[in-house]
Amino acid sequence: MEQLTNAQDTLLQAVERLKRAMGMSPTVQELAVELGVKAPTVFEGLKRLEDKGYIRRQARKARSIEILHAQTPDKTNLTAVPVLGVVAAGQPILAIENQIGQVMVPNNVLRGKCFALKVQGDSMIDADIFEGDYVVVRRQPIAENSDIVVAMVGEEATVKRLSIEGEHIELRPENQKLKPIIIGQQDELKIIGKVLHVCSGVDTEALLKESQGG
Amino acid sequence: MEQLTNAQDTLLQAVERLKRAMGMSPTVQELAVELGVKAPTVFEGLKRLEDKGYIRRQARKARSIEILHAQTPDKTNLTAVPVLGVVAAGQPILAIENQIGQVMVPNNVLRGKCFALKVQGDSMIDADIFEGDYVVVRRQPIAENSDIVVAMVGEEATVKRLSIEGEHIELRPENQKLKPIIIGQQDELKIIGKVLHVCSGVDTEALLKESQGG
DNA sequence: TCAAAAGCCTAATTTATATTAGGTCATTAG
DNA sequence: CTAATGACCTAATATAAATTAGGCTTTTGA
Repeated sequence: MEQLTNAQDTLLQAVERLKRAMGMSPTVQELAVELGVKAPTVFEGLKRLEDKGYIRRQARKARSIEILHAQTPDKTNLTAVPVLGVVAAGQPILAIENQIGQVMVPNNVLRGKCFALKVQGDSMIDADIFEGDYVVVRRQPIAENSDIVVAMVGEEATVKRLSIEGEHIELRPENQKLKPIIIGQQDELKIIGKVLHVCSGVDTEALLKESQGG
Repeated sequence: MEQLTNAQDTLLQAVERLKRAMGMSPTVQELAVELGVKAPTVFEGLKRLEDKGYIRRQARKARSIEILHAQTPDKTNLTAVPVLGVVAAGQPILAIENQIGQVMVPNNVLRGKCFALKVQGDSMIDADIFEGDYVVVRRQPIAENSDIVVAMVGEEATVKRLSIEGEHIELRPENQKLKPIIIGQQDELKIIGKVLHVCSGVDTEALLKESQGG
């Protein structure tokens, strides 16, 4: 297996990174932007990676880079996902403008472009979603019965389990003490996205440090 | 969830199918060819699928279809892979011209575009690859240590396990009785591809029929 | 030390891909 | 019956993306 130069290694990693982040193979131009160089530079680099057998592509086809030999074979299998807001009543969540942090999420749960929201309230504690946790959400306008979704009912944004039985739609909390929200014909329900994953709000690393007397 | 018309359902299925077969999202034109219609027809159809929430795409971006709600949620999780030849000495394998059959392979083992080869000989029986079986291969010019590969040594094509230790390269059979092929500096070794999967050559369905007295 | 290769650029070109415009015909909901 | 919608078309157009040409520096291996 032929050795890679620095630039080539950087390029290959960028391909992997973008591929994960976007859910599809990046274009030459997207790679150029990512790396702060011009498209032909990337093009050359890709040719070299192909010569050395690390990738394969189809001439003149967009987004056709295939990784044959991953450089970082899931060395870290975590991807950073931006936290864009809080799931609670009223607030304008989902404004890409104000990213308030990020969480690391296992690659294998991600599907396409995702974002995260910090959870307020205890309506989903039976589904192990607690106050302060982060839900990782894929934005999508529809969802299926029994999906956990982020939805707007009127002006309120909440995380609930979606229940669809024919015409009858409910947003069910996972908390014995709370009642489902029944969506009537005239109620405005807007699905923001589907919850793919939950990250504990507890900073495990910080805890570890403390317990070791840091 | 809004109902799909016939044409829309066909389109969505084509998207899923091509996506699996190609390892990437198809273009509008590729879908058009697949369905035997013209690009603008596909384009309209995609808009409708997007309106109904089944897919999502990024305007003007190539290959940006994302499936949000799979129509056939792996109803059959098998994909047809063409059998292109036989792995044995001398024959010109890999000629796309002569597809001699096809095998059904679980989706999850496929990576990009693959093909299959019928196995002759018993050099890999310890790896459970028997005469008459089919190996599913991804064409790639390089491979890693301990990959099972299809390779040409001079004019001979064989399936073997690749062993790389520094400069020392061997093709090892998985059969106690046979000796490794040692690749010298002047020997010509060409990796055809990596074996991703093995399909039994035994026609399970035929066997079942027989045993039922067919 | 010197040529080849790598890494970069600008400018242009070619090709692929998405999209629009404007039309036909069939089906369907009112 | 009729208007709306869906499904298709041809012909263009607009844009994205890949690729080529030609030239400049810096590394690197012999």
